[in-house]
Amino acid sequence: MAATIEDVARRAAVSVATVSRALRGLPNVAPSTRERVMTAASELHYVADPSASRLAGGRNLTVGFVVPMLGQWYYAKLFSGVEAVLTVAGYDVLPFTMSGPGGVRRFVETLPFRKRVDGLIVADAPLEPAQFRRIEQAEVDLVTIGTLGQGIVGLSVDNVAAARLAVGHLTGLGHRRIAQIGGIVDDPFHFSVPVDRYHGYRDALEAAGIGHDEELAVPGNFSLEGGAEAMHRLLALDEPPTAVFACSDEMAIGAMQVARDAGLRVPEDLSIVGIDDHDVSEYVGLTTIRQDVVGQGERAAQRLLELSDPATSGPLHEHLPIRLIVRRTTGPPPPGVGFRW
Amino acid sequence: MAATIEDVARRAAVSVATVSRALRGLPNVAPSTRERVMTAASELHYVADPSASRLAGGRNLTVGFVVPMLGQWYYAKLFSGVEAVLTVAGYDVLPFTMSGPGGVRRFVETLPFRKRVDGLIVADAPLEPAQFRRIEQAEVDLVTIGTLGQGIVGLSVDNVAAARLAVGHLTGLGHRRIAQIGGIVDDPFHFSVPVDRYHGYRDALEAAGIGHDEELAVPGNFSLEGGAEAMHRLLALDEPPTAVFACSDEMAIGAMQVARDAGLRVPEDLSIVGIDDHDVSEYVGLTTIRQDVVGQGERAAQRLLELSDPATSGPLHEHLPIRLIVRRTTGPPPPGVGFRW
DNA sequence: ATCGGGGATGGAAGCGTTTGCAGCTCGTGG
DNA sequence: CCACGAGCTGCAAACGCTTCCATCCCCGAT
Repeated sequence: MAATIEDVARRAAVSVATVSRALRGLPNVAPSTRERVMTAASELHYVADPSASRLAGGRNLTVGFVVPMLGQWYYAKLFSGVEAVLTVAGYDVLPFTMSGPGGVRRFVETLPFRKRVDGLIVADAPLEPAQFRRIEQAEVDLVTIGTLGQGIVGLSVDNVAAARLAVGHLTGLGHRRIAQIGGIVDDPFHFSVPVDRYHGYRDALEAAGIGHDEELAVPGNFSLEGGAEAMHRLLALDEPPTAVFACSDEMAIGAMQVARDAGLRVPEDLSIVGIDDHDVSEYVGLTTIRQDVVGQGERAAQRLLELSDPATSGPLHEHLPIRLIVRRTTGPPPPGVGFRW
Repeated sequence: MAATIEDVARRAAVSVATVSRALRGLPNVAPSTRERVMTAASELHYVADPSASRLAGGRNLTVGFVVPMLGQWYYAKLFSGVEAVLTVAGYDVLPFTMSGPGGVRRFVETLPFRKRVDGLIVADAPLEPAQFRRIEQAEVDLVTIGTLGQGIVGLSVDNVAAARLAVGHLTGLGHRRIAQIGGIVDDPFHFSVPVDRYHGYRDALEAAGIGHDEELAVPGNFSLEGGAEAMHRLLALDEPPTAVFACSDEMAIGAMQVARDAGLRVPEDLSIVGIDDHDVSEYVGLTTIRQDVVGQGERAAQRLLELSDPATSGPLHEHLPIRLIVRRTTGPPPPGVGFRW
């Protein structure tokens, strides 16, 4: 049987109250007493029971991390960032996955985190304002990543700018027929990441004086397969693009492979740019817009910790830096196709 | 304020004991009563406080998932498998990361999961038997993945066979000078995955009547960068290999890029085979040994659940299937280099 | 009709902490 | 020399649930 606070108290010849105070570093404990208690505790390998602490103290020392799924690169990286800072702060991090059909709705209806976390970091959840309200009613601190909520602390890269940067790179190289993979999704909610990237794409086209062709914007599901599928559709077009802007590196890689299988050379025949700077992107030479995903996780965790400290107060929404990394998948359009105005 | 069991009891006009029984589906509750309780509970949006449940009932309903890190593909996938089955079984999954210097030791010394989880799934932890014992003393069920513990339920692919399969593929193509990236690591513990793969590599060489050259076995850290670095070392050799067997697809991809940057054609000048079948491997055409990582996570979770059910009992150690997937990074050695006996 | 027994319910004792409050012991200023 | 406050410490009441045990009711068997 594991030692309880009472065992420690007995061994140190003090009351349980004093043990509790001594071990948690509260004031009003004589140094000699504290020492004695700490010794006793470590001799017994004592660790406070988190359930009992929580029940008595009201704090869970746990934060929930809500994501669509954890198997994908982006969310796994995010998680490492979140976990790194929260762990040293003494918190456990409990992931909640909203995958599967009706995942979001189920999540909002059951609020599975209730009574078990002090705070929540929500990444890319396509939540309606009303759903955000319900979550807040569960009395948790809340920080969002990616898709931001009105009146809720959140951080994100500037997705419009990121898309503009990527597509601007393409237009700068002379491309006029530029596709987008993974922009607007048929999402009933305002899942802002793809939407914003779509707008940035449109912006950049417009800035370059290029008309928009609706058939060049195809969904991609933010997965390798999705990117591949999207590329197939694009190649089947009467007038295929000379460049594609994929909203994630994984889609870009999927698309790239399909293009090459179809006999296209990248970048000579087709340019491709992604977003993320996935770990492998450097190794496949993918031009991309880099964002510091781990850093985003860390920052989100910090913001969450700050929420319980009334002294600090940052801006409600925070934007993180992005950067164009030019590698070997982008170049000028094939001759005779590009500059034909 | 969130509703407590007492609120529900009052509203349903029964005692808290009955509410507890009714809500948990215990027998000896009249159907009509149960119905009344359930109605009251849902009207109040009642959810039992997990801390209180645990304290009173002794079960945490959460399992810990111990990994070196979570940002890497393999562990992220493993996690999705684990999480998928444990979530439907009503368990929370709490990840513990052992990264950083002294991570393992710190973990074993503090046993941060104590009193917090009912069970533990430990993946690839380089633990000494004594350390395993300490963990077991914390009164948790235990299942290991990858690196197995003596007398502890665990599952893994047959790493010796996997390596043999990969290297056998290479020797079958005619390669005689075959390097290994990421075999034995300078690990004070018996971290069996790399060790086993090293033995498989040696086996296959021997089976093909090829002598072993120690300088062809280089570490790789199981990362993209590590693979790249390893390849640099191999290319600097007086007599570089015509094929490399990388112990993970990420190392393979890192190596492949370095080789190509050095002007080598893959597979014409250099063949590369990995292990894992990483998501992107299909898209970079990497020949590899496939293992079902998500499936391993799922299976581990099932085994853990079975541990609390004395009726079931499988073998202590379980091996999962592997399969050679031939794609476009392996081929016969360049003429004049291969069959020169 | 009476008794026995099983199913349904309630009472209440924990589970291991935290924390408000009270009490005790000094040292210091009046 | 006494009173008083500051600093330590202990007592005991929560916290919200589970579960053992006792109680009650109703029905069939004798």
